[in-house]
Amino acid sequence: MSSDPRTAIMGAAGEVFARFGFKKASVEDIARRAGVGKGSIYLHFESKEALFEACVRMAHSAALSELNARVRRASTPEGQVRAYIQCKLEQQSRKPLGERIELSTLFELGLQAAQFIPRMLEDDAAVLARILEEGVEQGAFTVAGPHHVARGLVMMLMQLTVKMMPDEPDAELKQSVDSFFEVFVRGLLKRSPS
Amino acid sequence: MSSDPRTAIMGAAGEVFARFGFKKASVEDIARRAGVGKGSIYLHFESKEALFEACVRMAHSAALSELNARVRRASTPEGQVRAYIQCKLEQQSRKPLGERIELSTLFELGLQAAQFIPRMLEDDAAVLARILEEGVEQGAFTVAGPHHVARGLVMMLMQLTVKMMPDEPDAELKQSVDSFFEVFVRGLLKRSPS
Amino acid sequence: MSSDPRTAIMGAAGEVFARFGFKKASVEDIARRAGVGKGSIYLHFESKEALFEACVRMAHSAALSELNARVRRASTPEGQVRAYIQCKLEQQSRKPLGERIELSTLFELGLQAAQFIPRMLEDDAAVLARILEEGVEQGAFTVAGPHHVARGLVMMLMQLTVKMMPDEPDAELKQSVDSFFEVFVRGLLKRSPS
Amino acid sequence: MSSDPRTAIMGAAGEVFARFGFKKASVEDIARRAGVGKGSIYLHFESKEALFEACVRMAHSAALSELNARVRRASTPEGQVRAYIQCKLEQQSRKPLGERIELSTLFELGLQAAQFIPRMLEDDAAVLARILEEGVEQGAFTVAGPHHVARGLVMMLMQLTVKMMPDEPDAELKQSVDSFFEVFVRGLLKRSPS
DNA sequence: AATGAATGAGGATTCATTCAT
DNA sequence: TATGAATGAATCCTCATTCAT
Repeated sequence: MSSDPRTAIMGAAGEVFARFGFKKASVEDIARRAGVGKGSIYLHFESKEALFEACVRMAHSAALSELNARVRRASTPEGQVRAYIQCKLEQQSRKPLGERIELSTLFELGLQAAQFIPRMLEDDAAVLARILEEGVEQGAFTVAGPHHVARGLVMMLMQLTVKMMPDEPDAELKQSVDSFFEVFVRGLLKRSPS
Repeated sequence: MSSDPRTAIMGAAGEVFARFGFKKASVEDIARRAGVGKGSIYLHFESKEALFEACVRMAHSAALSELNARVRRASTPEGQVRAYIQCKLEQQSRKPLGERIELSTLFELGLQAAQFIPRMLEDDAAVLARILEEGVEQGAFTVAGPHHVARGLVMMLMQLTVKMMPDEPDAELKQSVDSFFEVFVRGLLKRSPS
Repeated sequence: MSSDPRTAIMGAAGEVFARFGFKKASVEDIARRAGVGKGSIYLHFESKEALFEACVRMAHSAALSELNARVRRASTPEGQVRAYIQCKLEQQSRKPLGERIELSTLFELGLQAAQFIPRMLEDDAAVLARILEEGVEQGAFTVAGPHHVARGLVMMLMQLTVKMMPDEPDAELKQSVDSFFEVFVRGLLKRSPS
Repeated sequence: MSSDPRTAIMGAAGEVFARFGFKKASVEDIARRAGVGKGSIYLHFESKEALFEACVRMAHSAALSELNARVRRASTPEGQVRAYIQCKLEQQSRKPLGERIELSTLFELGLQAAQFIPRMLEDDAAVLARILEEGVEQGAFTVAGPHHVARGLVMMLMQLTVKMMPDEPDAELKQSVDSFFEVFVRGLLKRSPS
C-alpha cells in the first residue's frame, strides 16, 4: 500500500492488533501484511510493545482531529453533542483501522499503558465538556457537572470500541445505540418553563 | 474451598480470567488456585476455551438473578431504572469474581463466542425493556422504542466491565459514570405538561 | 543413557557446552541428545544459564573428589605432585565429559560466573598448596610461597581445559605437556647440599 | 584513526573480538568502532570468520616480532628465558589489543581455525627451543627434550591469554603466575656438581 | 568504493494439552 | 478419578549478509 515502510508497518499493525489484540497478534503476521521482512519491524520500532503504543497514539491523534472538525461544523449545542456522538460511533465502526484498538487490549500492556490512557480520555472529554458548558450558558442545556458527564460519556464511548460485530455494520445494533443516546440528549435539554 | 472439583475449577478460572484475560491466563495457574492437578481440568472441560465459556455462562446466570431481585425491590419505574443501573455497576466493580469477565476478553475467543454474547445481552435488555414499558404505561416515562433503548444501555454497561482502573475503586471515576447516567434518567422522564 | 531426565540433561549439556561453548550450544540440540523434549529442560532448570552453571558445579565437584583420591594414593611429596598434575591432565583429556568446560566459556556468562570461578580455583589450589607445604616440611622441596605457586599451577591447568585437539588424544601434544611439567617438578626439588 | 579502512576495520575488530569473543562480537559494533558502514566490511573481508582469522594472524605476527626483539636483548640463557616469559605475559595483559584474542575464542570457529593454530604455536615454541638448546650447550641448563619443553611452555602461555579477571590487572594473580614460572626456571638450571 | 535498510534463519522460552502411572 | 512430567508448536527478537543507491 505505502512505499514508506514505517507507515506500512503501522498500518498493518493497526489491522492486526485491532483484530487479535496485543498478545495474539504476531509480529510475523504484521510483517507479512506490511510486505516487509520480520526483522525490518525492529529497524523502526524498539519492540512489539513500542509498535503498539505508536499505533494507539497515532490513531487517537487522528481521531481527535476529526472529532474537533466535525463538532465545529454544527451550530447549536444540541447539534454539536449529536455530532460528537455520531462522529465517535462512526470512528469505531470504521473497518480496518487503528482507531478500533480496544481499550482492554491496551490494558494487556499493564502499567505503562495506563499512563497515556487517562490522557487520551481527558482529551476527548475536554471537547465534550466545552460543548456542554456552552449549551448551559446559552440556556439550551441543564447539566449538573458538565465535566463529569463528559467524562462519563467518553468512557462509555471508548468502551464501545470493542468491535461489536466482527466486521459487519449491524443495522439493528446501530439503532439500539442511537436510541440510547437519544435519551441521553433528551436528558441534557433544558425543559421549557411550565 | 469447594470439595467438588468442577466447582472449584470454575471459581478459580473466574478469578484468573477476570484478572488476566483469556490468553494471558494460564491453565497451570487456574489449577493451582483450584487446588487440583493441571490434568484434572481436562477431565471436566474439553479445553481452555470450553472452561472459559462455562465461566461466562455461569457468571451471567448468577448476575441475572441478582438483577431481577434488585429491580423487584423498587416500586416506581424510575426507582427500578436506577436500581437496574446501580446493580449492574456494582456487579462490575465487585472485585475478584467471575461476573467481571470483560466483553472484549470474550472476543479474544473469536467467532464462536460471538454466538452466546447476543443471547446474554438480550436477557439483560429484556429486564430493562420491561421496566421502560411499564414506566410508559404508567405515564412516568416518555420513550420512543423502549426495546432499543434497553439494548443500547445494556451494551454500554457491558462495555464498562472493562476494569477501568486495575483494582482501585476510583471515586472520581464513579462520579463520572453516575453523572452520566443521571442525565440518561432525566432523559427518560416525562415532562410535566406546560 | 540415564533414565533420570535431570541426569540425562546434564550429561547432554556437558557434552554440548564442552564442544560448542555457551552461546553456540543450542537448547534444542541438548534436548535431542538427552532424548527429551525441548520444553522438558525448563522443568528442571530455570534457564540455559542455570543449566550451564549446574553442569560446571557438578563437574568441578566430581573432579575435586577424584583429585583428592588420586593424591592420597601417592606416598612421597614428589609423587603427590606428579599425581596431581597427571590427574588434572587426564581429567581434561577425558572425552565427552563436563569436566572439560572451558574457562572462557564460563566468562561468556559475564559477572555472575566470575563469582564461583575463583572459588573453584581456590579449592584446587588448596589441595596442591598442602602438598607443597608438606614437601617443604619433609625437606623434599624448596619452594618460596607455596600458596602462590599452587595457584599459578592450577591456573595453568585450568586453562588447559581448552580442548586442545578437538577429539583425538594427540601423543605429541601429551609429551610436550609432560616435558614441561617435568621441568616444573625438577624446580621444586631441594638440591642436595654441595 | 587510520585513513585506510582495511586497517581501521582490523583494529576495531581486534578490540571487539578480544572483549566479546567471536560469537558475541557483532559486525555492526565493529563497523561503528571502525568508523565505516556495516557493508564496507564485506568489501574487504569475505566474512566475519575471515576477518577474525586476519586479526589473529596479524596479532600473532606482531607479537612474534616483539618476542624476538626482547629475547635478543638478554645475554644469558636464563635471562632469555625470563625475558621470553615476561614478554609473553605482558603481551597478554595488554588491554585493548588484538594480541589478546583468546585461544578458545579461536576454537569457536571449529575445525578450520585448528589449522593455523599449531603453526602459530610452533613459531613461538621455536624461539624458546632455540634458547633452551643454547643454554644446554653453554652448560647453564639441564633439559631433556628442549623442543617438547618449549612447546609445553608455549601452550601454557597461550592458554593464559584468557582474560583472567575481566579488566583489572590483579596483583595477587600476577604474583601467582610469577611464582609458578620461578619454579619452572629453577627446574631448568643445571645443578652445581656436588 | 561506500552505505545502511532490508532480510530471514536461528535461538530461548512459554504453555495448552496428553498420557503413563 | 487424579496427577504432573513431558511435549513441541508458537512467539519474540538478534544479527550476519546482501544489494539498491
